[in-house]
Amino acid sequence: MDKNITIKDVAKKAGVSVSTVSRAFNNYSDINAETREYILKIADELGYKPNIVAKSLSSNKNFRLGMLVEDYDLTGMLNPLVFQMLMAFKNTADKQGFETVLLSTSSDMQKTQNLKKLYTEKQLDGAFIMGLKLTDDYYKELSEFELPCVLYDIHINNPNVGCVGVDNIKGAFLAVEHLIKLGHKKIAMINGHKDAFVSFERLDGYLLALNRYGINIEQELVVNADFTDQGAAKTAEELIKKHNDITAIFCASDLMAIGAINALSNIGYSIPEDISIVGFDDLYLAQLSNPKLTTIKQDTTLIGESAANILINLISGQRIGRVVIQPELIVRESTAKSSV
Amino acid sequence: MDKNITIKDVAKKAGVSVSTVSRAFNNYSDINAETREYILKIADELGYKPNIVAKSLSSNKNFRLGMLVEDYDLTGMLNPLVFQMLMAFKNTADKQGFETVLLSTSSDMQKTQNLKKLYTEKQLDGAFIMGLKLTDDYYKELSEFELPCVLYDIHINNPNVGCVGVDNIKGAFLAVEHLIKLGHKKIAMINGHKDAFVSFERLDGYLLALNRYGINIEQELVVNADFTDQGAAKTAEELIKKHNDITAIFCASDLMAIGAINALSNIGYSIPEDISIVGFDDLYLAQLSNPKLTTIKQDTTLIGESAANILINLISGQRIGRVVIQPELIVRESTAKSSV
DNA sequence: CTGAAAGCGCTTACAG
DNA sequence: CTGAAAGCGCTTACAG
Repeated sequence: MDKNITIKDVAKKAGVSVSTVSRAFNNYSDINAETREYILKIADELGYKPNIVAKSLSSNKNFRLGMLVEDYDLTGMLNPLVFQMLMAFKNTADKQGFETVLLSTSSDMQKTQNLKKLYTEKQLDGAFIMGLKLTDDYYKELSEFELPCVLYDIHINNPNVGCVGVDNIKGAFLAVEHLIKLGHKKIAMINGHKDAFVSFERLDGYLLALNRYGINIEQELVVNADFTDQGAAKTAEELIKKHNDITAIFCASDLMAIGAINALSNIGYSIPEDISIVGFDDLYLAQLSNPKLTTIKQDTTLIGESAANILINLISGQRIGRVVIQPELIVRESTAKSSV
Repeated sequence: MDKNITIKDVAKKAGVSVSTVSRAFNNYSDINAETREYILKIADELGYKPNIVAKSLSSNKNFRLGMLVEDYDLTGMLNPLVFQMLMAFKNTADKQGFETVLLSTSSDMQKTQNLKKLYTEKQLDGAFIMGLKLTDDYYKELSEFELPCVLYDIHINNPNVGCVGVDNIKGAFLAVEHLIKLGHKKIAMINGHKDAFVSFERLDGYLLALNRYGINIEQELVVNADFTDQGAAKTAEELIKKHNDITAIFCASDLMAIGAINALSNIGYSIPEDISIVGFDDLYLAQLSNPKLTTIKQDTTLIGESAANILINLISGQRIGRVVIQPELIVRESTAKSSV
């Protein structure tokens, strides 16, 4: 540890007071430009770095952001998405002088139960919340929440909370439109579960596309499979057996799409010759499946960055509301022209 | 924020001095047991939580651990592994009163260049380092490093640094032994790259198994594929074309195994009928491939927990050295009896 | 535009 | 076993 260089050392060497050094470092306006330059130069020579701990204690700001992650089913394949968002969030928060701490629903939320407590206990200025479900206890808390926070993939009627996420309706629309343009008319959808906001939106996109292109909507062609590969496998098989004229399936996640592909292959269907399949997310997994998966891409880096920016703005009092990231259709090998 | 409850409030209400409250909370021995109980009770009633920021400032300890993650290729499928370790690490550190901060090589290390600086800048008591390569600049620094740290999957000749990781030699041995017991004699290996410590170890395991069972070692059957699916795809194809009597391939990662399976399927080989394939890691991906992948499991939760424990021990002055996690063979569908 | 001083919420020798 | 006081490295009114 060598003995740390503090603001005092800088002040002494620069021949100014501690207050002035502080002002120089915090970019205050009421300081002589030359003095500022000089102080910064001295500080640099000394290798001085402000102590963020002291800073938060004295300023009563924390410069600290939480990233709250749902970790009940860590084995799930959502991981890569979340992880990428996390890193992007962290890196952009960093640049703006904010620390980030990783928080998990299983450990941190369970202890504190409510968000407000979590903020004070972890000394958070704000939080990025991923994987919130409509059934979570603290979902209600959010509608009247007054502390800065940003939600991923869910929006809520409260101007204090920001939201980021891909445009799920549009994403689903693109997926289904792609199938329609390939000539498919009997298109099923394997959706997630009702506790996820995105399920509703992706369903809307599906319905919208069918509607737009004048295709009849059949309720029985839409089924839920809980966002799991195994659920989707079972569901896909049942679906095809009941409706043997289905030529395409839109799945609300890549994971489910893979499950469907595997299940259908195993009972003798060729993908995409017999049945076209589209996923959602564009996990790396999509490129590993055989055939490679046509899917809708979420730009996780952009999502993470936006989340950090919204949050920091919120903290400094500027509201931004909802940021919608554009999805992108990635055509690979799991979709083909309808043969009927 | 309501006005926070501080140590002062507790002291006043309990009718003792601030010092005494501090002692009660830090489990010091020189305090009357009853006083301690009483103080804790009062504190609880008040809902008092020690302010960790103030604590670190005054005690000159940080109670803060870094988790340094390699994020140059975030798209890679290693993510799930790392993420799981992260969460496990964080949760166990939490329980022992340590904060964790996420650090990345691309952003944090690049700025500071060396580890020591990273520690002082981020006010770390210790760090868990994942994804270190033999070619990294700070690899050298580690051999004489004096601050507490724990490395994942790499060991170094310095009693100050701890190491956790699966027993790679044994893991590889189990994989190859499994193939041998199925009757395979011509077994190739697709390894990672030379900058990874694990590549050497897994190779050793492979050689050891062949040796143990009296199988001839042929240098040309071992090739590197950079831990990528595409590298492995290319490599597998070349391998098979040059040596058409190969009946099994051991891949040093699941990702490469999937690449190999896809490539070989596409040129007409059946897995496992023609060629058996074993991976390493047991990513969730292994259950999604078709056929499902036989592989070696790394217990990521245990690794993360151990890392946290070793690190905290190191910080309090107790060395533990190297912790080796037992790997496990998971037999699924990608391996079968040799047909020759 | 700059400085002196109080204060943020704790810990820790030092006395007693 | 307990208290009074100094100090950790900053920020921020308050004067000037």
